[in-house]
Amino acid sequence: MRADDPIASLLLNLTARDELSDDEIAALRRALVSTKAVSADEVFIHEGEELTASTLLTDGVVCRFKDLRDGGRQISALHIAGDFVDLHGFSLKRLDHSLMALTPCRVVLVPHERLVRITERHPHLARLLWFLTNLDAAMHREWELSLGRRDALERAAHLFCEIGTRMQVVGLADNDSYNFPLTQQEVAECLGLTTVHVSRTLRELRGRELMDFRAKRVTIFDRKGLEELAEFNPAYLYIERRAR
Amino acid sequence: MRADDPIASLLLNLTARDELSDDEIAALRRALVSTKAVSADEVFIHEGEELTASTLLTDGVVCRFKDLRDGGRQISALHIAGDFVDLHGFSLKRLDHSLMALTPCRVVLVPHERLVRITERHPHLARLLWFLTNLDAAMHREWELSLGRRDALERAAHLFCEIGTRMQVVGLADNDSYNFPLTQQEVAECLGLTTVHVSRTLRELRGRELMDFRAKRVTIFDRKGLEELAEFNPAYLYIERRAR
DNA sequence: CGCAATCTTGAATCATTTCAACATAAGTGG
DNA sequence: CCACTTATGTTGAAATGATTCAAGATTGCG
Repeated sequence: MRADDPIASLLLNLTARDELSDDEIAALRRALVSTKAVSADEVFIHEGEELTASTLLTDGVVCRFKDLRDGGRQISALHIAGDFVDLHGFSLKRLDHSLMALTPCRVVLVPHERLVRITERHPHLARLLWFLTNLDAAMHREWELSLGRRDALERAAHLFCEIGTRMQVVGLADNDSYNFPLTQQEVAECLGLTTVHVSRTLRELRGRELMDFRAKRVTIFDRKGLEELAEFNPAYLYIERRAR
Repeated sequence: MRADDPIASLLLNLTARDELSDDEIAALRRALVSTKAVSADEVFIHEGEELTASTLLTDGVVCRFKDLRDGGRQISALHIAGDFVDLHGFSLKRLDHSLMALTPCRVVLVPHERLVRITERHPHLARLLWFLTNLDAAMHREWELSLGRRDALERAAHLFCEIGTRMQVVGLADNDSYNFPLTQQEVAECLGLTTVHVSRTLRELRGRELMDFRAKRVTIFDRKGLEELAEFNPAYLYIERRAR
């Protein structure tokens, strides 16, 4: 669990991409209204539901997902502390997917009217929030590449590289391990695979001495090799401080 | 080829989602600087390249794509007239993918400094542009669902439903047919399949009397059946006029 | 008209799924 | 704290959807 400042992780995310003035940080702080706990496995926003606030995740893991009538489910994004899970809901007004907590979570709400205020009074801060939604889209594109063109092993390796890198940005991972409290079922729903095949794929990653994922924790033995296998290039995560 | 107003299609896209004031339309118009022709198969923006303007497509078809070292290529989005193909480049400053014209195209450039102006002086218009990038992300998510969980037939059917609907919004399709000038190779790169399998899949769609795609044109025989097969629900395209 | 690009088809192969059984871990109540 | 129960993970064997390879047909372009 992270220090009491609810925007600490968000600030790590933002300052890894651009500079923020004290005034902007204050405006961001003023935009928050309430803190809420969400329990594991709770679907706290349903596809299509009308939204009036956006949700900043401060602790835990959340996923965006869509269901198919045959019971198939695709997770389209994973979120960790410091991510806005539905900032796009600000202009979309309802979502095309649901949001579920994969672990017990803490979130902070930001009413849309306060975001309107930010777009009116803090254009640069507004652009940074816009950037965050563009970053989400960049991750979606990389997942499209994985789902469309990488095989199971590469796909899994890529996911663990991405999450590791994102965790490092917000101080939740060291160079070779991090907590990743998902079941293999949930990993399968991210990767477009079956649980059974995820199990075999993880065994293969272990067998090749690249990494291990067990007991909700990822341990990377050979980061270079893992990234090489996945063709992982963190450029799509835009971890560069520059004017935006 | 569309009427001479370079933002005609864009306005159709926007007014299908919200109201625009005359003042905002004028501001949009003032943001445009130059018109450019792009020839078919030209990669006109390369992954990683520094950007100083965004590109509005006024005629033709463009794709976003990423290559893998083994020669595999994934198209992560298709764009038609009225789409900003790299509006996200405004805050990202460089792209995580390349852009290629799939047909001869016409585009209009909007320098980033003029977009900054819009964020400073026209917050509502800025939110609408932000909306457009969120809409892109929504389409990416739907493609993730297709790539991860739909089989070849469903995936193809879904793509043709989506493009048909988007074409209708900008007046480029009637209810049961539209021009779709892609090769099967390019369709395969959208769907995460091989060319060979796309050929077989199209044969199956034809055999089931759902649709036909040949000679760069899509003809839909049974829209209901096609949408049913694809589990197509246009909600993710947000075709609803409301304050954003 | 002729050549190159695109599309089609069949047969063999391969990656992933399905099904089914079992093993292990985790959570709950006595 | 153990016993029970359910959730999660593992393995093998058979089935399947998609790929690969190779050849031929069709279309479109210069």
